[in-house]
Amino acid sequence: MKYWLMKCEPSAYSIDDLARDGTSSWEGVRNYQARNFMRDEMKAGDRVLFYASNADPSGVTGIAEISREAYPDKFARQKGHDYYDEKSTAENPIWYMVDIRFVEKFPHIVSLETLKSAPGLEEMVVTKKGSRLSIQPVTKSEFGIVRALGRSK
DNA sequence: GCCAACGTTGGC
DNA sequence: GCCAACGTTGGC
Repeated sequence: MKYWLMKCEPSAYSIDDLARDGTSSWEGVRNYQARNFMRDEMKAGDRVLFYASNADPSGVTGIAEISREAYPDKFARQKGHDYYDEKSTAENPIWYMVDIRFVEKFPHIVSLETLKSAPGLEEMVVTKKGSRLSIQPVTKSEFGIVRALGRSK
C-alpha cells in the first residue's frame, strides 16, 4: 500500500464536504508530475493525507483512501469548464482523475507549522520550501507520524 | 493582497 | 534546445 498527500483549498472542497459526501471524484489535476503519480502509481486502498491549502492555517485535516483508480478526467473535454483543455481527446485524454473515500477527520488540524517542526518529517515534501505539487508521495513512517499528531489532543 | 517559487509557453 | 516572459500556486 502507498501513501499520499493531496491538496485542496477548503473553499473549493474540505474534509467536512468529504465526510458529508462519503466519496468524491478528484478532478482538475493539471500538472504532469501529479498526474503521473495519480495515473501510474495510485491504487485502490492507498491512504491519503487530506491537506487544506490556502487555509488559516493550512495543514492536514484528515484521512481519505483511494476508492477508484485513475480514469480520464471528463471535465478536460467540457468546453467552457474551468478544467477544459482543448488538447484532451477521447483517444488521448491527457488528464486523469481518481475517486477518494472519507476515512476520518482529525479533531484538530495538523498545521504546516507543526509538520515542519515534527521529528521524522524533515524530508516530507510538503514541508519543503516552494513545494507546490498538489499530489505528493508520503512514506509509511511520515503517514503514521501525521496521523498520530492528528489524533492527539 | 503580496510575492517567491515553480511550471509552461513560445520566440528565436 | 535555450531561456525570457508569463501564469499559477500557496505561504505569509
